Amino acid sequence: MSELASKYNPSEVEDKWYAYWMEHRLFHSEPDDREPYCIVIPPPNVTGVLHMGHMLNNTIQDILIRRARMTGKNALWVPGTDHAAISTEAKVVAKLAADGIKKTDLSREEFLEHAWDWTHKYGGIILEQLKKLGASCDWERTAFTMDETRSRSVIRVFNRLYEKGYIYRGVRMVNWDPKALTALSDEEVIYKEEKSKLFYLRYRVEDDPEGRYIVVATTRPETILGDTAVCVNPNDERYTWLKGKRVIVPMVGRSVPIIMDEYVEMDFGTGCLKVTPAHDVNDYMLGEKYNLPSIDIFNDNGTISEAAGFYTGMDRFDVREQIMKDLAGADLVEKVEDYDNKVGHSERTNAVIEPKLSMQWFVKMEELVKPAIAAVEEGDIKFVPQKFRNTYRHWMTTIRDWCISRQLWWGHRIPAWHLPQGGFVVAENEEEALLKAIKKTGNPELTLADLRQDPDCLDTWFSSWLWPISLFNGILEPENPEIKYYYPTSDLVTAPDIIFFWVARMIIAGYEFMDRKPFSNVYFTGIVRDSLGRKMSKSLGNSPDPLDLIAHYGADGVRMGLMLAAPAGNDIMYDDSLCEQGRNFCNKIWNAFRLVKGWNADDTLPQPETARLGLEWLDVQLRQALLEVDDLMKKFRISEALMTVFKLFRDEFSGWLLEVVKPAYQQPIDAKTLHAVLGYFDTLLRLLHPFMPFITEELWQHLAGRKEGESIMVAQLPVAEPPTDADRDLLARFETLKEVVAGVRAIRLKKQIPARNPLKLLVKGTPDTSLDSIIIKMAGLESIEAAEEKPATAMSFLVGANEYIVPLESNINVEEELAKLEADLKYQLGFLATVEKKLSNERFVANAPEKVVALERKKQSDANEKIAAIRAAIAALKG
RNA sequence: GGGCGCUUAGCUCAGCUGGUUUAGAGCGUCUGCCUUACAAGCAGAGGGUCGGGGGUUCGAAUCCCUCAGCGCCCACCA
Repeated sequence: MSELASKYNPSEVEDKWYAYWMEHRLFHSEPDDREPYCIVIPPPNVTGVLHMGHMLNNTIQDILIRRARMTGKNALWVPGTDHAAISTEAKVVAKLAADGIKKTDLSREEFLEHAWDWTHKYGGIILEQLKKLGASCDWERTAFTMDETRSRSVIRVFNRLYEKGYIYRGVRMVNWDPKALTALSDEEVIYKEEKSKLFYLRYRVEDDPEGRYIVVATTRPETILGDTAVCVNPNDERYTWLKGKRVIVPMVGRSVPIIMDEYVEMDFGTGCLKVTPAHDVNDYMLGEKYNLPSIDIFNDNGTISEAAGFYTGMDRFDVREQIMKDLAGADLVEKVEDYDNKVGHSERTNAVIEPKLSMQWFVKMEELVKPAIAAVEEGDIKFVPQKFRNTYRHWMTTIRDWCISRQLWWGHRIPAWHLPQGGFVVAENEEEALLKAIKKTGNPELTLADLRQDPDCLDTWFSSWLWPISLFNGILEPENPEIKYYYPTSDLVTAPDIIFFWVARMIIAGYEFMDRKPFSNVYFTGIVRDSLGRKMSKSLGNSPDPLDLIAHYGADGVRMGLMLAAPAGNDIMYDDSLCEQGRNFCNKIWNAFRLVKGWNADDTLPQPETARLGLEWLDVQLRQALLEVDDLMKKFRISEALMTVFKLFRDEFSGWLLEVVKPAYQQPIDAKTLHAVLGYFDTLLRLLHPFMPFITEELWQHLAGRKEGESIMVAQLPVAEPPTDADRDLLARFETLKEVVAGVRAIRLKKQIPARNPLKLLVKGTPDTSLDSIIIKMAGLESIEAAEEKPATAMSFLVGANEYIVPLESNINVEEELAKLEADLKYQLGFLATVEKKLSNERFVANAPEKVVALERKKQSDANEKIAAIRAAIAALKG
């Protein structure tokens, strides 16, 4: 190994080890006697590509999974993709359009053929990309929300819910996406603040001799085409005279009634509200209440319909401009004001949503939600960070019925068959549907040709809400050994923006279909932002390509970079310098390995005292770190856990231990020490492996003769003994040692004394001498001796109440030395004052716990000792 | 309009069931080193009184009130 390059080259090892892991099926899990640990991947869009959010999310999952695998669990991470109904259909439509094919020219079957082609061509790219990151998913189990098992599960569940009376069909006001030409659920609508205008329009009062008119404010003047009333508040004295009258819709010329309802806010606009029951949710409610006609003025694609009577075929936004010109021309506009408005947009297509009345399928949520609310409230399912409990509770308790039908072809087709004479049956397949239809109609002559399957598809989330169950075929075969072993899964790692879409609904499904929670913990990651705090997005162009990053910094470097920046639940401010830090750390590990591997063992050499003490100390450090990492990981504080390991490796192991045991140049090392060092290196690699899988495998394989098939992936982490009092004492003595060494080094730096020039160190006081041999080695000393007096030319520093003195040849700067000591003295006196203030406070001594008071007394005596030492030093210097 | 959260070194954050030497980390900064594992490195140093104000307490970054700023979620004022 002596020919190892001085820099770690990730590209040379990553693919090799990934292939090795795959070849030996190390990611694969099957039920056995061990405790299971299972994560199901949040399925990315089947035709999506990897972005920084996926990188963050999947790195976390991989760390959890790999750690579980190394701590005795049977770990399984199930991958898969989501068919992403709307967005995939949109992509396919766009692709066809580019080829000059219109969706409307194709049959459903033809379209689906194109969609499947597209899926096979681009599907799964994202999973291949995840492999570059090192994701240890059990690829043998890769699933798709529209594969056979998952599809049948969806249909089964639809039937079950229908039979329970939880699924119904009805005409409701829904969110219509005129671009995707489908209804959306409430959650798929994103409201955005927009600068718009508030138009004040004149509605003449019908048959009014005085020619009076009222003014109505609206942001959507085009909808006057669908006005069927004007509403005022009955308590509004300005308008009591309108009671029972009718007004003329401007330009349209239609006479509509004045209705009175307290829904209208008197102080908004003019206090008059135009009512368009077909195109506004509230107006719809008013329409129902007052039995108003409803005029649908829009076609599905957002153009004006025949029913509107004007502007037929024009786009809704063009009409807005045109109608304002026409109204102004007819002197029907009172005024126009600027207005900040919230406008609903489609989550997938970004099209402005049109409220639209239509026939859709819904899931009744009221009952379903109950156990799911309790699960999180009672802590059966834990959210990290906890604050999302509130968000969840609020949504769940104000939930409305779920619109699950989508006017798409790409997805799970609703398993309902309409009967010739009206009505429908719900079944799992055509044959069953026919039987049910015959039974329902009493007509044995019915054939399949008489039935017409509902054309709509189901919301994508109606399949992904089953994910933790359907992945183990728990819907179709609830008693199979896999679902019994892996369900409920352990942890879910996902982004908070899908807490309603996905997380909440999985919990609902878990209790409804399995009668148990789907997972125990949900870790919500943050959003990846750039260093300016902006959300990473394609349009801003501020999102790096993850594969480029991996190529540049190595997968381990990128993983570490991401993790360093990701405290639990906080957004992460991504910056390339983080990956650089990760890469640099890989290099550090690499070089520590080169050093150790370059040592030659000599088993005739006795183990030096320094090495024995150093190893003893490292052992405590390591055990302490193991316990700490364990604790942090349990709390999902991954960033801090990684930092703990990072510091352990870089500072304690590389910076101190390796330097302590390092033999003189080209000298052999004693076998006992080398053996111990290699053992600790092995453990450190294991501890690092979940975070940085590739470099740790590479080095671990080199560390000792490994057999084919062995892997650090499945090596186990040691269970650490908690530190004893003696251990803690050793750590404290070593910390003192570090201070002494740093003190000497500071003097070297100040006096420009090269490290190879040995120095003498004198000590005044009562120092611990048990680690002197290490101090001598690390500070480059020739000896440490007790001293009564300080030589005239010497520099000194204090550690505790002991003064350490380095005699020097040349004169020292007395002024500077004095200034330093005076500053130190001032600090100590200030500190002592705060302590004594407390101790002189009778109420403190009386009320504070004994332990605290004792501690203060200890501080006091320590400070006094120190002050005495500093004063002595000052006196000596002044001589 | 409701609800939640945040404000601690230049940056990103930890500390917050009040007391563990007058606040910690990583990065950045400054100084000195190419010391034969590593300059993608090593050694050393400086830097904040914990957003403002008030209160509770023997004692507050940690609890309460209030003001200010920032962010997120929810909501049918056209």
